[in-house]
Amino acid sequence: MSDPIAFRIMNEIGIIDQLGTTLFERAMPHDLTLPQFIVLNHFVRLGCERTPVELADAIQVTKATMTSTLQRLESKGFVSSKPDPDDGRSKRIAITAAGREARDQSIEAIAQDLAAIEEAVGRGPLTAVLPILSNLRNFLDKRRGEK
Amino acid sequence: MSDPIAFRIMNEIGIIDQLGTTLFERAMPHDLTLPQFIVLNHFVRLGCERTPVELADAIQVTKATMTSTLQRLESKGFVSSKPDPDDGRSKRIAITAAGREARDQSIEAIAQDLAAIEEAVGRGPLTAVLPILSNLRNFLDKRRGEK
DNA sequence: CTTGACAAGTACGCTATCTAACTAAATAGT
DNA sequence: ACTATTTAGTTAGATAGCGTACTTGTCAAG
Repeated sequence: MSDPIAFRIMNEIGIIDQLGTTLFERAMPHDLTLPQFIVLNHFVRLGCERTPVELADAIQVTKATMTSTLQRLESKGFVSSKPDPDDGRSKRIAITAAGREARDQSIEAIAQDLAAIEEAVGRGPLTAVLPILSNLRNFLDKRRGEK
Repeated sequence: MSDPIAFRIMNEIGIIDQLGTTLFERAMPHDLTLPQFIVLNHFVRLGCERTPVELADAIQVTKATMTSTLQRLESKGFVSSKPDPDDGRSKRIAITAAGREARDQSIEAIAQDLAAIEEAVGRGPLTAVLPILSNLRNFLDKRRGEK
């Protein structure tokens, strides 16, 4: 009668993703969307330049999707792009000072929401859940390539 | 240095949702998308007629989103729609026989994927995670209305 | 070399999602 | 009763995501 456990998990995850994305985007400055913020955040954490394909792999979207997100970020002046000197097909993307600032402002804007989540759900449960979710993500990622 | 625990959780959840959706949709018949399937599944589990707003609330999307999903389902012949006799603004949506069949086929199509997830992550961990995720979803849902 | 396979990036078409604005109907308040 | 508010549903405009197909450049094999 009741759905399989994996189905219920995926169901909850889908809803959480949707609600969380909406919540965060409402708080973010510069009309930054979550994917745009994630790209900026990735740059700050990893530093240095990246190619679109590298970014796409890191963030688990297709390169076509990354093209579109980078175009929007560039039009906002938050990333810069130049041709790769060693490979005529490729590009090198870097975050700009404005991008760094927008990222910092975003971090601050969602900090309260994140703290509220921690408060509501509890640090312990969240910490317990994380490795299991990582596990699930790894499995799905492998499965994506295989099939 | 490292991101807050809640941020990492939301990050994993976003990726899992994306990968899972893609995985399921590749397996589903009739070009059914995941949201379309979820609506059909809801009908089978809950039976009887529903209004678009009821469906939107149950599935946690806006009524505008539900309008579009229902239009696609109706064009595929998987749901039917008639005006509410008691309320001139409203509609009553019902699943059709073809819709029921498409839902059953979809269940079967994703069963292997679901089983593989259970196998890979383990029933125990999944069962442990579910209530915590429900908790998180409830919190986000409340927060959505408030702010 | 030249050719053929592969990789990087872009463009297009589709669905989903949101918000905001709108129409039409029901309901509450005076 | 009449008006004001709320509710149901749709539409429009924006972004994100996928897959497919295409262009261009790289690289290996003959």
